[in-house]
Amino acid sequence: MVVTGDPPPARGQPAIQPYREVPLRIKLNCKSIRRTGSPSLGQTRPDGTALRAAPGEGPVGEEIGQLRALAADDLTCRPDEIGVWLEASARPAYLLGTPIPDRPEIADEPVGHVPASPVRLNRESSGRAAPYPSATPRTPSTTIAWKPRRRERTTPASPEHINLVNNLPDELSSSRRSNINRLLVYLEKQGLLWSQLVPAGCGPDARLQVLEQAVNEGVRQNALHPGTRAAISRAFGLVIRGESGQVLLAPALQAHLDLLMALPEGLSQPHRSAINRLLVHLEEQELSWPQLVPTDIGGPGSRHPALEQAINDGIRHHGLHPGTRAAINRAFGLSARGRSRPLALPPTLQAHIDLMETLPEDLIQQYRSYITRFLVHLEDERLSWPQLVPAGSGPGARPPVLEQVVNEGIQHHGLHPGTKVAINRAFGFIIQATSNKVRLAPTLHSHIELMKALPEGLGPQRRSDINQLLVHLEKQGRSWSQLVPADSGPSARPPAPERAVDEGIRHHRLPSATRSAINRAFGFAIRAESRAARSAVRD
DNA sequence: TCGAGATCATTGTACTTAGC
DNA sequence: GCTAAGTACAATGATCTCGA
Repeated sequence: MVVTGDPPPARGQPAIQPYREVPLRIKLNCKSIRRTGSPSLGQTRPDGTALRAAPGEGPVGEEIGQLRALAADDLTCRPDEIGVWLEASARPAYLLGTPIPDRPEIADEPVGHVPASPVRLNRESSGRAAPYPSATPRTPSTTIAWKPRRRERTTPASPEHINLVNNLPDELSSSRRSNINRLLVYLEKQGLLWSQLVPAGCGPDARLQVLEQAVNEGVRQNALHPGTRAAISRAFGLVIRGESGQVLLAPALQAHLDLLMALPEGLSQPHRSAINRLLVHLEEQELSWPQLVPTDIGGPGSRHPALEQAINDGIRHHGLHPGTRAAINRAFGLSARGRSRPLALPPTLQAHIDLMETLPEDLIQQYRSYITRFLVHLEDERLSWPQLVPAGSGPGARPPVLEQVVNEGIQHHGLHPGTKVAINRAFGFIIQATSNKVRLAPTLHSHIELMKALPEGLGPQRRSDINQLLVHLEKQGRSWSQLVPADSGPSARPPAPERAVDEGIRHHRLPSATRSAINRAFGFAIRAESRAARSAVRD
């Protein structure tokens, strides 16, 4: 197993990554590469023979320099190892960016011994071929655009290449076989051998870069089919990038190809891409779409647990695009859901759509979301908002049916507990939980500021008590500042708040601890009515 | 087809608060 | 003090756009 490219993406990062693990079918062997310190071109081999370019091939020093630069990032093959590697290839013109001259003199030379019968495979890996980068070979325009210049020799002559062809994977399609054949012939025309571009035992990067450039140059010149890159990857598990630097992927299984072909016409390209990547991912996991989804895929909203799990695992652990789930849902009308997040679907009833549009502009998104979920829940239950909320219900209303449905939704159907608050905020209702607990918070600015100004050391229980008192005052149309003189200092005993607190405790179920909470918070000395009365009598 | 960025929507969860 | 409702906010997801 060879890891190429960058590490897997971090969570939330785009799924499209050059990273992949590819089972190499070619046993790499770096021993064929000259080690550091061995002679390079222009120098002398240990046996005394000179290292030089092939006759007539021109200077190669610049090429060597570029090759060394190419290999500079290679961790396994040092740049100065390029010399001997280049020795045999003599003139990789693509490395200089110059056109490769047509060499008709070998185009029609006799074909070497190549078995006509299907080749037998002697693969190291018994596994399925790796996903492959493709040069968009499936795009009809691309495929049609490529035409060989003329009828040329299509089978390699070199024994090494013949052996290579003979050992291509069984499952490699004839078209890819053809691309490989054509590539090998192309290399031979350049005076190159496959083993020179893909030396055994080396990390793939440097060698692949050279191979990559050779292939890309061939494709650019129309000498090679654009699908050659994909064929190489499919046949050998090597990643070859197109000149754009992008690695395109395509599934291999016929069922997946058929699936891609059958995608809705209106499906966006990003969604198509996401599905494409998912299918490739499934193949990487030794899975296939038919294994995960029954033939009868079901109606809109259907869910398929195996598929869902595969998608979610792919997103979470294998770098699939987060939008993969949405793409599948959009394409096939499913309702695949994330591991931790129910699928969000907008309500479909016109009354609900209209209702969403009437929500206050300043309603926070979170509450909008809760209301959306609630309306979808209603539709799931074959209910609608107008059935629950009597016409004309306005601020201060407490529609009993709505309250019941909301509470049931929260308790039994996974609606967010904030749904009640969201509805109350949006419509001014006062629906409450079944426990009759209702969130209290003062609304007067002076009260809000007062709450903020409470001493830091004041405990949450006392804060809550004061909070309730302020809400109680607001309900009665009063405010703290109306009851408490501005100059009330520590140990003060303002009569108005004392009475208000007493009344609240006796008649409005304010906590009896409210008094002490006020005294603790503001340093007052207000007392209970009975004590105050007794004190007044004594005084 | 990919990669990245922007923006908005949605969710999970820790914390706060109220009622018992 | 306990428990559950309510709240706030960061993280994540969905979608679109644009350039390569």
